[in-house]
Amino acid sequence: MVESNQGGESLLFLTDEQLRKGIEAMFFAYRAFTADPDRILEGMDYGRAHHRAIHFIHRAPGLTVTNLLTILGVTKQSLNRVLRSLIDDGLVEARVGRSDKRERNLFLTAKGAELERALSDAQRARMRAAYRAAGPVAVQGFRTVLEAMMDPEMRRQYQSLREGGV
Amino acid sequence: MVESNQGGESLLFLTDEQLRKGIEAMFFAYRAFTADPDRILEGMDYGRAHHRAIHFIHRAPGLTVTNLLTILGVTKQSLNRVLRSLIDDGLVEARVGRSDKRERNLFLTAKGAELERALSDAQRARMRAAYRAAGPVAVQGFRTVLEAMMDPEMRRQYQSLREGGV
DNA sequence: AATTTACGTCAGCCTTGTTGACTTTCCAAG
DNA sequence: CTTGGAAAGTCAACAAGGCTGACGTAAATT
Repeated sequence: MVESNQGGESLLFLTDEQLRKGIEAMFFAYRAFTADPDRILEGMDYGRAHHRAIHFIHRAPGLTVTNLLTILGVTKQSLNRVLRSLIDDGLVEARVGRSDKRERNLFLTAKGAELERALSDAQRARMRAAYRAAGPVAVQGFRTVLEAMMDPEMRRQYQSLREGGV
Repeated sequence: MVESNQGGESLLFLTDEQLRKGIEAMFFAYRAFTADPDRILEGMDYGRAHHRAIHFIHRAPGLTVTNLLTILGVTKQSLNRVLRSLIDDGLVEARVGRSDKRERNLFLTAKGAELERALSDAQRARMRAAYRAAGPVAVQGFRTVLEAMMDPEMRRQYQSLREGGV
């Protein structure tokens, strides 16, 4: 181990094999990560795209369509299809913007919040189990590496997502 | 810090907020993780599915179609479409099994290996940069948490993927 | 008044997943 | 040696969820 070089900035020796292991870990873990919500969604008319929309509307209530577009990194048309079905089914409410009436502020309805809870309960359960099994030091490292993997703009978005809505 | 409780088995206190941050980190990081290969693939007739097939054939040369099916977790028909185009284009060779002639052992051709290298170079570069920035302790934690997130069967697969082919 | 922005929508396309049905090949057990 | 069943391949049809391009409307901005 290279424990002596704490920062790991210069002398960290990384073989292709080590990196490949990391790549495959991402692949398999992401599959597991999405498996539980996918299971809940299948049978409903919804899919992973609906889950993502619901997640971020819950996360930042009142965010605009353009906000959500940027976060999800998809086209307006693609998001619209998803959003429309959620609005039609009464899971999401789109209120006309208070200051700028062109904007639509998105909120979950009670029904939407209910589905959100079911989905995120499942996903959190897995995450919690993994965190518990791995321990706090590992969790810190997990978050650090994931963050380091993001593009700067994405990382900024990820970090600033706390202020959120309206 | 909860350094005192090394294993983190029982006393680890995890708020929904912490877990949500982890969930979002996975979402954003995975996008970044696939962005580079996706960029290379766009323009060619290939997509992420081709990349995955190429990756695991490179990883375990000589693996059978059924092996690959299990690893990727898709249907035979779905994989076949991808595999056929790779074979037709001369990136993958499917040799009739030596002992069991029903089986096809899959190998990359020189041309296939070349694309594999381009794709994994890009992906490894990002992974390497993230690892370097995060440091060895974080990397260890990253791998530990990802592994803990997998289902037992998947984890077994992930770990035993070293023996691989033929 | 003209332009730009935010949003919605129609139409069409692609990739990648799915099911179901069917054939061929071929190993292995009866 | 025959036959049952596994492994593989293929056809057809479909769905989700990406994409582009074009167009319309309302509201804000210049």
